[in-house]
Amino acid sequence: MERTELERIRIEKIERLRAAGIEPYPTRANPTHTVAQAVQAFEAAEAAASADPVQVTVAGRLRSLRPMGKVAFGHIEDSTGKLQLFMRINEIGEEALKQFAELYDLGDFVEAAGSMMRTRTGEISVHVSRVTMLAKAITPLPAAKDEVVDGVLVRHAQLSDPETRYRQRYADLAVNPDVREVFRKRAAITRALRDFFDGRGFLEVETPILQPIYGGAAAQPFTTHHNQLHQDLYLRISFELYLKRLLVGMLDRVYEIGRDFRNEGVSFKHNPEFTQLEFYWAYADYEKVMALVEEMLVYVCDTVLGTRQFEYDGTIINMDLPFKRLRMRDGILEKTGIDIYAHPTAESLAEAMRAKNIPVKPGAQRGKLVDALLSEFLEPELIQPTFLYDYPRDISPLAKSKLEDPSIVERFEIYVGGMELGNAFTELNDPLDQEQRFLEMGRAFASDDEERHPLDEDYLQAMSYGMPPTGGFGMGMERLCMLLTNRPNIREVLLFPHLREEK
RNA sequence: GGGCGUGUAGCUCAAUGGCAGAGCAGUGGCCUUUUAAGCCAUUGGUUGAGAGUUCGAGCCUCUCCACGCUCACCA
Repeated sequence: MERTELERIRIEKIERLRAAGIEPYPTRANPTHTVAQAVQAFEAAEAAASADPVQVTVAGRLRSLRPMGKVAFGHIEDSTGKLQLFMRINEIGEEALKQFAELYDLGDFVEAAGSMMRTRTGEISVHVSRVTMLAKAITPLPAAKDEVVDGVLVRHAQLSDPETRYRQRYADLAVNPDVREVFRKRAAITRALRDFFDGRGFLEVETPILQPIYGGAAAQPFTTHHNQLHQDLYLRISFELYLKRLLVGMLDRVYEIGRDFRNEGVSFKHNPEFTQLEFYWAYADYEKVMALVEEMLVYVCDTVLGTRQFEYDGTIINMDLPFKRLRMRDGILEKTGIDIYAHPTAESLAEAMRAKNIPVKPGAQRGKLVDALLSEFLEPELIQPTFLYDYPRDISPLAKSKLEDPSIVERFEIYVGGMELGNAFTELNDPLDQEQRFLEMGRAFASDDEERHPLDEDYLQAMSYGMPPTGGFGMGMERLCMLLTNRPNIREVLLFPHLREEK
């Protein structure tokens, strides 16, 4: 491995430490307090006016280092916060102070033992009696320095190059506490969702990621191969078809939180692998699902944020109930003046669009045209939480038709912040209708091998045993995390977002 | 895949086509309550890679690479 000059200097320091009989990578650490606990213990003792010194041993990274001759200051940081170290030659001795000044660097993991105190300026600190190297850092962390100006923390020279931040997320996390906070929040969101569903009688399940036939969404899969079985397999693009099999098997309420893989373009809201939440609820329909989704999102906001209002991309999102409900037809009519119900064929709709100077892709199906109107004119406007409902049948092959109009299905999508957050239907449970839909899809895409989906006969087999009337829902977890952490880019809520290979 | 933009020291950034710089970090000193500590001195560059134009290229042209934004794609 090639080393920079800065790294070579630190490797020399490792040798100097060893020469002085100090192991730079000792096997054990013995902290008695986290930084937060140490501060808390000291504040409690202060409040009680206790004369007994609070003895602590804290461990963490050195984040600042200010040797000043016969005294030295520094800050140590662990996952709970930062704490100042104060050492004097009187307590730790000439040799140790010299070693600290010469051989310790920013980024090193160290352990410091001493008693808690306040400095003259009032900062809570450890008056260090012993400092120990826990792990010497060779590569300097991107230097960020904090300054408090009028009580506001200003960070200088913060690591901000997006490529470095994503490729070396460990460095990003190490120097940017707000990035750590994003992923803590992400974990809290996942936990809140589990609590929500567990508390309502839903069973958490895990279904295959390696699938012999992919389905449940319109996306290209990643393919792989099982050598022993001589079998091609796909990484799942959705778990829908497996979860609904479970309803046939009398598991009435199931949910899964897991990874999906889609071999599609990468964008600010798409990553080749992403986490999805899906739930299926027997004896429910899309209206009940709508109510549950509202409850679910509000629960997550209350639990994770403690508020139903938050800022996203410069606007305040208000998650107070009830969310707006907008029939897709009405939304498109309002934004474009086109009534999709008045245009039952692709030709007629395309004509109406051309009349409004809206570009039409030649040969597009009616459903695709509706989808184009939706994403172009409606989606960006749906900032406040909105249920958009009743979709065309031909873009919804797994959703149940409305009894009064078979060309419309009971389906909704929820939009927040101009983004599709989730998708739901009253699930199609008529095995004959389902087979018909699959055959139609097959025909529609027969000319286009890329988009053609294989027919899942086993799924039809499951349906034909009987599936209860069911409502189902799927949501991109990253999208929700983006909203609740105010990060309008999916890479900011993925620990290791996909990047092109470095050359 | 298309369009636009960016790439300079470990980090954040400067530099009319004319000696490649600053702050922080680093190194050597001074300093017993500092906190972007301070003061003195100082190291560090294949300017993403390659080619071209030019007396001379970080800067202009071309190719390539990576990243960002955007469009396309995305039941």
